[in-house]
Amino acid sequence: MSHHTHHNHQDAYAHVVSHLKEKGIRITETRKAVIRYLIDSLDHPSAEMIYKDLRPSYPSMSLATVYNNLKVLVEEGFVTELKRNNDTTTYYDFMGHDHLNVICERCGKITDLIAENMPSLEAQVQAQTGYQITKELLTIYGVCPACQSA
Amino acid sequence: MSHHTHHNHQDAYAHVVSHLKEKGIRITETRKAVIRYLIDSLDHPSAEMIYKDLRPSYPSMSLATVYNNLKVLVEEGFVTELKRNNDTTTYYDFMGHDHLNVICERCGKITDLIAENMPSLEAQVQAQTGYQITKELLTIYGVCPACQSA
DNA sequence: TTGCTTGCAAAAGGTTTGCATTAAG
DNA sequence: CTTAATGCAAACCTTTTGCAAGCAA
Repeated sequence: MSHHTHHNHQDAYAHVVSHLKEKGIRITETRKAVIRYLIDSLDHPSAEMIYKDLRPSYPSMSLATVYNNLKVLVEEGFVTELKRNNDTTTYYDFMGHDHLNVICERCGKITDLIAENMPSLEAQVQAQTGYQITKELLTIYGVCPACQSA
Repeated sequence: MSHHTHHNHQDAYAHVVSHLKEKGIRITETRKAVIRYLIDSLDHPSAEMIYKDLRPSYPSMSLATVYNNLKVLVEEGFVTELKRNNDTTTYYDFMGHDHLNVICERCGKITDLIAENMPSLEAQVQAQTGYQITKELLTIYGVCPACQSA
């Protein structure tokens, strides 16, 4: 995935838009808003959260449109879906490259982590299963510092 | 999790049942059926699948009961939930110890894998984030051999 | 102008809940 | 006996769909 190394939000935004244009996907106001929202977001919003936050600025936007746009971004590889146990909601994460999520079992907070040396099992798995590997996602469950105190 | 090393299905079954009894959880016919089903299952069934498969033998059992039992088994640590992208269904996996799932992006097949040397990032993550780590789950996405041919 | 995208509302899953009934211990 | 577990149906929540209208290219 070559389109996942950007130094700042502006770069990332421009890159997404130009990629979409190349593919003949139209750049609408709501689409721009969703892209920007995801790029600027530090955590992992759900469709509902995005909808609620953007509604004041885009009163006519519908929830279905948020879902439509998320779908496009996922298909184009700019966004990854995250799911948590005991929760039917889907969360969205801009820049879907290999990375590491740490999830608090108590409060549900999801923290991204830069794995210094995230070991790749790609070769081993490919050999053992014959799968053509596209992405690795390591999810770690635990209890966050705040919940440990409480 | 000490209760996750069994040489065969019978051991595992006996262990689950005795653990539940100790906790004062009643051993009903439907509960037994669900436990057995999960232990014998080679893949990762959904509640619906379990319900459909058990229905012939337990015609009066309801889907809600399957969910009830799955909830208990998850809470007691005998079963892990799995979720896939583009799919709102929850899948259940007996013996929720650290392991490795390989998911085919085309057909959705989920394969378990024994990682010879699944590297643990526990220490590193604990140091970086202060989280108390309870479980690691490595999910690998790819295309299975069958779908590669097609 | 063309047809992708939107907004709306209804429908479709999957899961949970409330409650009377049953049965495990 | 006691009360957890069951079965049923309705409710719930998230996500998807169908379609007429709007708008980007």
